[in-house]
Amino acid sequence: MVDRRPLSKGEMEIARTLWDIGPATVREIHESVSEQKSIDFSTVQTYLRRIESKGYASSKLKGRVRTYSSKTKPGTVIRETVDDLVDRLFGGEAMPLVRHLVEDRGIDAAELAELRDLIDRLEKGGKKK
Amino acid sequence: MVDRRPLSKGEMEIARTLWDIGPATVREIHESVSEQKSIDFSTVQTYLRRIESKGYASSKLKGRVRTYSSKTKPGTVIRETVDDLVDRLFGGEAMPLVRHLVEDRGIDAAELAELRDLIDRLEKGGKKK
DNA sequence: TTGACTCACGTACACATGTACGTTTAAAAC
DNA sequence: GTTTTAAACGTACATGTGTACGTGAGTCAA
Repeated sequence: MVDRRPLSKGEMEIARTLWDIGPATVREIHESVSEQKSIDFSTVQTYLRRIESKGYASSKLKGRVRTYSSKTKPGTVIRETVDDLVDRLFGGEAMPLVRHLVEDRGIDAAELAELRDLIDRLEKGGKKK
Repeated sequence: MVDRRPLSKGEMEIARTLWDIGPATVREIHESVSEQKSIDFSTVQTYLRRIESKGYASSKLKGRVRTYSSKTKPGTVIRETVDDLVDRLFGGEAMPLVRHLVEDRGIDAAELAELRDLIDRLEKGGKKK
């Protein structure tokens, strides 16, 4: 456990993009994020620097361009983040959050079916931790 | 839509306690939170002040003691927070988060059953938004 | 070879956050 | 009545965060 300092919300967004599009240059990340929201190139650059300094990514200069690669698996970071949220917002209980997501957020028919399968599997398999 | 500034993680934790135990004095909140983690009385006091200044709670001096009451429903704040998380960490898709929670966090048998019922109801009812 | 571009990199800066101390004041205990 | 106790309230302060500018150095077009 390296016990990195956690990513902030903004950093998280950039990190997610890095996971999504794989090793990428600042420009590529910036372009990808820009599809969603307006953000300055330099801001993305700063975020990436911080993400690296926190140990979540590494980078290498290829010629004149710096390319960033993620060093952590999304799953790990997601788990830490969600755990934290569940602790703080729900006192450690995951179910209220699940209930909220399933009820109020867009979970479509196909996904509901998938979820049902998942439940079946879990009930059959018992704990598989 | 009042468009309050969002609560920070630390503030959230105190706000949740306020929701849990209802209108309460600083001391009561502090005691409740202290069961979970070590935190200074003054720190809780500061958080409550900030929570109020952000418009999530109100307070009144009764004698020499200030009592805080929540002004917002947990559901609202939770929705905003979770929406934000889903956006930033999952690009807006709720399902990956649900999957993660159901698979990796402790959802016990009774809760799985409840979840199945919930799915049934949603599938039957169609969108009830 | 001279601009025009485009990066990386250092730096900045206001505001947010986590954490708490000191001072004042009022109530409770003695 | 005087001491002790416990609040509120103002204040503080190091770090974190969001956001970006300026500078200097390669790169490409003219």
